[in-house]
Amino acid sequence: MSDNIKEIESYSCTVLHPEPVEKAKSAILGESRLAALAEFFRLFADPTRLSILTSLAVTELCVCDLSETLGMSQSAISHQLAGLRRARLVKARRDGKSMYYSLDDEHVHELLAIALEHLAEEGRG
Amino acid sequence: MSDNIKEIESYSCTVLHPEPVEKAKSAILGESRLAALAEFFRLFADPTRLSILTSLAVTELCVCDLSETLGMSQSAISHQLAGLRRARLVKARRDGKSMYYSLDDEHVHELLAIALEHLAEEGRG
DNA sequence: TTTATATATGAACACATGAGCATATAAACA
DNA sequence: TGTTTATATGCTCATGTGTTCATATATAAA
Repeated sequence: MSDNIKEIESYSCTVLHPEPVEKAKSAILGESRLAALAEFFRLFADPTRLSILTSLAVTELCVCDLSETLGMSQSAISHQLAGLRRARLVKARRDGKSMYYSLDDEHVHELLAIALEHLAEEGRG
Repeated sequence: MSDNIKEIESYSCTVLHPEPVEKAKSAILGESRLAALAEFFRLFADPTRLSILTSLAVTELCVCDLSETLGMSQSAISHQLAGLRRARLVKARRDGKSMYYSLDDEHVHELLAIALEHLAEEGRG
């Protein structure tokens, strides 16, 4: 049979819509931008990091403040801060032995607000 | 020594800032809201799901359209769509044998726009 | 009813990720 | 100098997550 050639190729069905598919393909981001975007959102996808962000949204805090605020180990906080700093979501300044962290992005407030709005709506349906 | 009591408690340093900590504590979300928020952002933290969302942002598509658009298996797409649907980020309508998916949330555009803006700024420093 | 097509879903596996432990670095102080 | 304090980081382990494979469901057509 000639269809063994089709079987080698990836999945396809008979109701493909060529025009929408072309439109959609052009809307897909490049691999590196896509990865960066996913990585960015991943930082918001964890209760610990979210708590750090909402805390820093109201005031500057040192690592031990955050540790106390979240009730978590200094190590856990530091690890998460490192990730947030790499993504430039937070910035740090040293004062003596302490490192003081604060938000480095105005977008954080907006993102959290939009997400909470969605969750509020989701509750209703 | 009397400090064995302190050792049982969680980590603490001597430079705690009580007022900021109190302020920050009151800014922390409740456990269930926090988990819901993290779960919401997690859906954006994956290249496959992001591609699905950016695709559906421009046009309605059936599962096999998405499979073709992303170059991924129908099963992988269906699994991800199930998650997106649970969070009410996308909605589905059936037409014959096909299921047509589209965005179910205006916020998606905003979220993506803000994130891309951040990444653009991040590039500069 | 039987067959084909489109999508959904359970199980399994490989990989990523967060937290804790131990330890390293950095700064203030004796 | 050596000591103490505050933070950073490598390593490891338990858990979570995405994909594939196999199969189930749903609709349409023969």
